[in-house]
Amino acid sequence: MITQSPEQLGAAIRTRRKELKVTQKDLALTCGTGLRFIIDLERGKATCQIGKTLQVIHALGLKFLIAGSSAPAD
Amino acid sequence: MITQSPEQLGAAIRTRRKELKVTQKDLALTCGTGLRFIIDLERGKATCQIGKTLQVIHALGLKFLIAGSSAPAD
DNA sequence: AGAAAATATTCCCGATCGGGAATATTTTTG
DNA sequence: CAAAAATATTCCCGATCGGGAATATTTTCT
Repeated sequence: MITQSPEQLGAAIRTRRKELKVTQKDLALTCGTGLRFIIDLERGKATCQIGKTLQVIHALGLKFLIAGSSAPAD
Repeated sequence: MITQSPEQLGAAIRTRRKELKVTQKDLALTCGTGLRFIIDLERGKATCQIGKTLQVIHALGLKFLIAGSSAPAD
């Protein structure tokens, strides 16, 4: 999906987490973050840290894509 | 591109900004952030806020996609 | 080469992130 | 429906984000 806002991002993360039948607590443990961060992130808190956010995204097997850039290949 | 890290994300943002021949200062004005944030973000600082990061991404005409999720259509 | 432009660093400081625990509330399950 | 499970809220507090200005450094342009 195209993500426009922290809220949408949080919703995508929550959706995926539920698909995987993982609790917020488990996800926090997997990512090495606190539960609080996961809750905040899923609710779309705009001030969450991008680094931790990326960790969560990857822990859920999601890919974070930037489109429209011609950056060099990874 | 697939973004794995804040560093890669920052690099993509910087690359795009230069393609558009925009200075960091201008970008900061456009996004309503401070210059400092832009500099930090482009250098891959992991603790930058996701909300401001998304603002920058959109200001640069980039699209930010979460792939692997079956979230409802936007 | 030198000047101008752009970027990076440093400073100050108010606001607040986020870890982790306790607890309240909501959701899920049998 | 009640209990269990999951999520959300609140608390404390050390660490630090980020605005904006000044300044140092690097890059770009002629």
